[in-house]
Amino acid sequence: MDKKKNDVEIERLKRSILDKDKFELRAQKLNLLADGFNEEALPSEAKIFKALSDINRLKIVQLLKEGELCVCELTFALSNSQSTVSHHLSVLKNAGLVKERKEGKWSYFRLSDGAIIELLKQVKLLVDK
Amino acid sequence: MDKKKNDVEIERLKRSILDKDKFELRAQKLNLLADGFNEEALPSEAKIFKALSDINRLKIVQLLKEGELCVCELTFALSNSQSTVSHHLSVLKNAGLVKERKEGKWSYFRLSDGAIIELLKQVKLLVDK
DNA sequence: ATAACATATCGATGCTTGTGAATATATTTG
DNA sequence: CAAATATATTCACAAGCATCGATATGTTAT
Repeated sequence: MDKKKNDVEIERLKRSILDKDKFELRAQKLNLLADGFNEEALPSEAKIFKALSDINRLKIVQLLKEGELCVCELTFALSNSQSTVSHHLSVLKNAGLVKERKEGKWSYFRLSDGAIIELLKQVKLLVDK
Repeated sequence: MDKKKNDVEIERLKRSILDKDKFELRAQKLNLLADGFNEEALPSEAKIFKALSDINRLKIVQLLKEGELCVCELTFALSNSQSTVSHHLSVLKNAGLVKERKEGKWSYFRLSDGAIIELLKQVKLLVDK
């Protein structure tokens, strides 16, 4: 959205808050909050969430909790084609969630960090409520 | 993927593991792991992650950490049109992450659960490594 | 070297999503 | 009631994504 559009929103907020001083205070607070956005970290965070936003990838992560597996084993355990599994693994890898170890003609994948398991636990908490 | 395709993958795994007994053991273990999938919870979990996979929605959640805000305030703080903000809010609401309170012509949104903040902290940990 | 094999990549396809303008709905104000 | 306002919904569109078959790449076995 361009600068002009933002002015429109300022006017919108201004009108919605009748008391002039109250508007200034509110706008100031909102601007302060918006300044707090970590523009550097947000894309990485969104990327991690996006990587976990697919059921098949959640299954892969769950499988890898028990230890590393090669692509053919993951393909066996999931209901997807080999190319699809390979694609999902590259998404997870690109988000930094899994690591790869090549051995001969096999590629073994594992979780890159135990904190991922904590993340899944937290989400389970939310779902169970 | 249909049943036929799965048989292909069984053969694939069979071939890749030369020792017959070892294959049986491995396949058994993988099937056990796959049986552990919580098919009921997975869609909800994926939905939550998907709701958090957009930068603007992450910003909304961060804004709401400080308390409830109406749509016009969120529109003021973000760089999106009112309809886009409204859309993002409905995605968050649909995933169960925010709750709505209507008061006159205003709609106030707040986080539905403190665990969401924990979730964001966990992700920040992953990003910072 | 040739065949078999594991995995990655490409290409195509149908589905989903983010976006904003325009419009609809509901509420308040004059 | 009419005008103004806050929010939701509809519509259209471009971009992104999940999927699979086919193919390419690299490795092992014969």
